[in-house]
Amino acid sequence: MRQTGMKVRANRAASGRVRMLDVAREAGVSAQTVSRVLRLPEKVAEATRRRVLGAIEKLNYVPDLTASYLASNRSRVVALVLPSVSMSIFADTVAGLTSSLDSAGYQLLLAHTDYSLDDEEAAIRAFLGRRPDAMVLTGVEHSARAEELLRLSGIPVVQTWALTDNPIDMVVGCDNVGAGFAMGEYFIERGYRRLAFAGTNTELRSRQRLEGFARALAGKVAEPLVVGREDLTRQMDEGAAAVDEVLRRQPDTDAVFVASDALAAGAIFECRRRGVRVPDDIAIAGFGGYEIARHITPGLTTAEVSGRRIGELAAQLIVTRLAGKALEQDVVDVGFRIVQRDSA
Amino acid sequence: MRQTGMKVRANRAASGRVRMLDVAREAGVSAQTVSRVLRLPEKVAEATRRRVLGAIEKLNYVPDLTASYLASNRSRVVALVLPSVSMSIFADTVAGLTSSLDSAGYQLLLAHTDYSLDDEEAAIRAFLGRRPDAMVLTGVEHSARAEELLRLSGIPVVQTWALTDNPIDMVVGCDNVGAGFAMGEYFIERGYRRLAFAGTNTELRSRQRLEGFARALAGKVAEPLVVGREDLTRQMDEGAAAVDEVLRRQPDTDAVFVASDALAAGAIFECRRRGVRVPDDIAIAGFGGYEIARHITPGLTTAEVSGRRIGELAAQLIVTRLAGKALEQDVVDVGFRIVQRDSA
DNA sequence: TATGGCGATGATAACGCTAACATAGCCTTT
DNA sequence: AAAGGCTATGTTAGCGTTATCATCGCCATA
Repeated sequence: MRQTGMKVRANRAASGRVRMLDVAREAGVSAQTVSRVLRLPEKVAEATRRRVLGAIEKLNYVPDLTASYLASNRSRVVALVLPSVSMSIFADTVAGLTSSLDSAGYQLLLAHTDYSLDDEEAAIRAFLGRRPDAMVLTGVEHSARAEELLRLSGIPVVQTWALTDNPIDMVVGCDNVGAGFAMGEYFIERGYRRLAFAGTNTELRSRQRLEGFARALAGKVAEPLVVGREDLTRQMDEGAAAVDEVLRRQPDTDAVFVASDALAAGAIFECRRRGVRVPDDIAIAGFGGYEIARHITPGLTTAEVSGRRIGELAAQLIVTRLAGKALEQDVVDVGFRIVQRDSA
Repeated sequence: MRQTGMKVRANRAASGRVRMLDVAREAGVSAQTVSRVLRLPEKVAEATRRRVLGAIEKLNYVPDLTASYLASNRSRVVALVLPSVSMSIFADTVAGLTSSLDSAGYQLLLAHTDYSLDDEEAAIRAFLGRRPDAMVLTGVEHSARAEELLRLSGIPVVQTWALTDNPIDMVVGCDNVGAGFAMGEYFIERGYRRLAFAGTNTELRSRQRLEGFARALAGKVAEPLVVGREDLTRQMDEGAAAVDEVLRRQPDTDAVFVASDALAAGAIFECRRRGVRVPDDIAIAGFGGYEIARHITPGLTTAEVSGRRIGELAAQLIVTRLAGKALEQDVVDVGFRIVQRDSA
């Protein structure tokens, strides 16, 4: 049945793109059969399927998933909102999400917020307009409006990297207050007495780590000096600036808990530039478990959290939920681990 | 009797979601007027507009951009394909793209490929199914199939971070061969004689830097030892492994050009662990101009490229093109700059 | 042989939106 | 006062896909 060279009578749509109908004509079947070949291939006879796949190949047909969503009400997209695309720790989460979602046939779309709640709301709104089947957020702090939109949207939502008593839907994270507390205890145990905390004002997770940290110190040593940064586009610069501020405002500080490993690395680099010895003159600990924590000299003591595991678990919750199955639990604490190295 | 004749004129569609029609009824106008309020607000009378906006607010209406695309053939999405979401250098490109596209009303969607051409093709295919108005790629090397799909799609395509004689459409990048050459000349000028190159096998851009590097050395010093890594998920680990391999295979190496700053940082850290002095025992230079190059000790000599500018220019080309205007040039070389620090 | 079931395929009507045209007032202009 | 041209809004017909139901053979069973 070769009709090579014979042009199909009708033409492409106004858009000029190849549609399902074009493929159907090429293969001599109805559009519905083409659709089935794509979604339920086992429902189509072997010979027909081969003919259709040949036509798809020949015409370079790329199905319009936009129209597919409209008809089926399923977009096969999971949206992920990140504060920043550069942090290696989120990269692990993305990797974990991707690997699990890919195999379930979902595509992951990313947006970033530059650590701004307003930008986050805008990103969420824009995403919702694309009708994702599920959404993954970073953190548990969002604008009231954003939360409302998400609840109304009815799609599964996973908040990550923190825990909360009042989740929008599902949560996969770690206990930031607990990690701060553990680090505070660690410092005190090691004999540090004049402490400081360097974090970011804009992130709830950072403030939670401070809360736990301060609680661990309460009644045992003086309250920690708190230094907060705003801009997170250049994390190492911010870490350097933070340590500068600490040394200026409280020169006898003997240990600093820095709210992220990237900032902490910047702090260590700044100490080296100034000839301040770590940990002899000042001890530094971080949070996250980034790659650099293992590589920098001195090795960075840190509260390690598995970003990859967060991504994997989030994907698992979403896939289960979208498959209509019940969840064993919709709040998962992945835990943390104080990894001791030489910096504190 | 079937249940079709129900007289309840439902406020919501079967999907349960608020549609434009619901907003229109609430505001006492037609759907078209709601659509106009959203896209061409100046075409609607002040009072009407306010009423419609009130209804949108009240009903928490989120327009379905999927349906909007289907009707208008414009998705207002620009798709960006990155090798990895963790590299800070790409973060700059993303930031540059976002800021320019946001103001033009485009949303940026990201996918990542883990440095695999097959994964890239899959990502491109998935993206094309979502009908983006334009696509931005990293690098100029793609599967033949991916290139064909992109050409057929008819949308503007920008390849970034490299140059090529045979672009798919538009290009914003730097001369990787030239940067390698410049670094080779720099090493020779500084008196280094026993050279090595550490890069990634999978990236054309890395191989291009090697090409220029080797060309600069040709006839002046011995051919460089070449060490190639495959896996790029842990860049600093890879950089450490690379310097290990260099020292093992060519112990008298006096300088290494490393194809990216993240790898180079890993190499410097590894040298420190081994007690190998940089640059006295071995000089190290990188590529990119990442934040860490300024912070690490010794400071990393590197071929700096403005990732942000690449993003900004790519956005500008896209916006111009989508506005139907002519382009002055569709290949832009953003250049590079050898920044000398202490490592080489 | 009649019956029913099953596998493969097709026809039709949405899905939620916007382009293109239509209409209805009202204001100029001559 | 008629014609024309505004401005503001409404009506209609798709966009490309899939859900749903219908249809058509074919075969096993009674």
